[in-house]
Amino acid sequence: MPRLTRANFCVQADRLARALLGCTLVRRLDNGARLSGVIVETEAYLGARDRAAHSFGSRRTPRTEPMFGPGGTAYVYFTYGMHHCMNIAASVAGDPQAVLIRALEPSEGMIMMKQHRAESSRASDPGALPEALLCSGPARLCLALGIDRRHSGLDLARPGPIWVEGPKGNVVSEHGVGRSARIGVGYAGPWALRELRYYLRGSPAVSGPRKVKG
DNA sequence: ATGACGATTTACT
DNA sequence: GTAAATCGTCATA
Repeated sequence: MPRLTRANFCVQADRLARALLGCTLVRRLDNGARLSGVIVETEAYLGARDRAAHSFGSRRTPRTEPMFGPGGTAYVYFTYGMHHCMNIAASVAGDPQAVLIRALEPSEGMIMMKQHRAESSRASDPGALPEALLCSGPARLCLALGIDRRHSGLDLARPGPIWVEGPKGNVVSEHGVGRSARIGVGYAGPWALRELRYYLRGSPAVSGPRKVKG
């Protein structure tokens, strides 16, 4: 399966968010294990003008620096004192747009994913975790795949421990694409209402309020 | 040096 | 449905 290239990533965030649906996010661990899942839910953050974006007003700090990199740059941040979330920068260098990866449908390495989820969780019975829930949420998928701040700034268009592979066949027509407002950005005023969340209808791995009609 | 706040998840009433 | 967990980051001083 071909990997996405710089040209694939250097497009407007809303377009990239939709294009990523059906693609596979792949993580190669240091021990050689390959973990992966099909991207089924994303959110676009449109950069300096987007009040919900960390880069709103071109706020450029050590943390947000990767958002200003070229399309394909990983932006991983730590939040709520315990969670990591992963984005892929969109557009060109200097334009801080990005796409938040919100959920995956696991396809390889589920055993390892369960281990990762169990390690950092005092949950009752981690072994009983349904596969569909392993990567059902931005922080869950980072934990499952072993992704954290060390990966922020990584170039996914270059060989490395994380990359994206193109969609197999016409996934979109099989499931159909749903849209809704982004989750957890109520502070963003009018920008909170924009339908910049994209997901594959019918996927059991989609996170959060699925109340939105579909 | 300090304080307010999360692009969340989980557990519990 | 509500609340707690938990700390890096950033603006303010």
